[in-house]
Amino acid sequence: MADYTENPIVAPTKHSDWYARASSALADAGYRRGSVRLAVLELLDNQPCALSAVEIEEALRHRAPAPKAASRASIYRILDELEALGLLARLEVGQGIVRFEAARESGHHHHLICDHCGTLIPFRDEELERTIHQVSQRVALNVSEHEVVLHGACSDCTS
Amino acid sequence: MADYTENPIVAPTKHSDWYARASSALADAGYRRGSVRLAVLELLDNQPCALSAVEIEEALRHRAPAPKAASRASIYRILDELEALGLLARLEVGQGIVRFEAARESGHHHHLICDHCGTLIPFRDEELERTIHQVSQRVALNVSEHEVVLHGACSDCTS
DNA sequence: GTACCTGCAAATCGTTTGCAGGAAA
DNA sequence: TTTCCTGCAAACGATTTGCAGGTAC
Repeated sequence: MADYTENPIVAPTKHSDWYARASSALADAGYRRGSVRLAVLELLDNQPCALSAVEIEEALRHRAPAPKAASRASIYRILDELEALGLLARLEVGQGIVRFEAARESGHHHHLICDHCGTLIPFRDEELERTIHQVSQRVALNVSEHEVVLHGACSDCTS
Repeated sequence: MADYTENPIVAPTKHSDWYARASSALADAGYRRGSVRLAVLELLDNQPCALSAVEIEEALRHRAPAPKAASRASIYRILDELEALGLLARLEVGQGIVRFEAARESGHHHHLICDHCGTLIPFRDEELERTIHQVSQRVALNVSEHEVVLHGACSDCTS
């Protein structure tokens, strides 16, 4: 029978390449392994799409196995750090709400947003990437990132 | 010698199709020709790219020939109306600032944003439009609008 | 004259910051 | 022990809203 008493809080979780990369980038930058920082990393590592600071706060509050609350101020600070290190992609869509998601090389995608209910859906398309890459080379900007958002009505809101 | 005394405020200005379309759409919706509404219409009709509410307020304050100030509250209300009528395209990029620009069929474009100085530059590309149109037909959303933003460093900030 | 339009000021809401105690190294 | 991390509360800035007087029609 397994003995969980040594670390009753942290469930055995599988981490991705992104989590590993983020951890070492944070360590290299001199950051410590604080509780909120680890929780945010863990959470973002397991999301299919972008979350706002408020959504992250709520997710952490209701998280199993132990409800670990984190102050919103800490969450904002940590999101800023992660973005500055290039570990997060920022997404602004909707009413001035900023959302973040893990920036993965192998998980690059864009977004569909339902203008009625606000649902955010990720999608990817190779041809779109190729086209954007070509376009990026002939514009008056040294392009480092790009972002595509398709607005419309999702299936729930269409019916 | 021309007599300007009858209407000393309004300079003789050339209006676009968009202005005409917006005017009649507003009239059809039952809106009156209030001073701020007309000023915002006039201003947006002559912009190369998107403006925020604050930028609009300042532009109206410093506008020739007569400095006509408009309260920010009115500007926000009017921008909401125009957006609801589909006359404006909304653009969110940067620190939670929302910008608007006239939605013209024949002036559809996307944006380059310098992440250092915040400069916004419009661009257009036919192949990109074709690709997005194709992609729009195979995603799980009834797509009505789309938006592409390329992030990077402009020539001023690169040097 | 009526109903809409506008400006003002207060209220909201997302986000940022200052500060003091608690935790990682 | 030293320095960073966190929570709390106040500060901030963009946007929204309630209300009273002014204006289009």
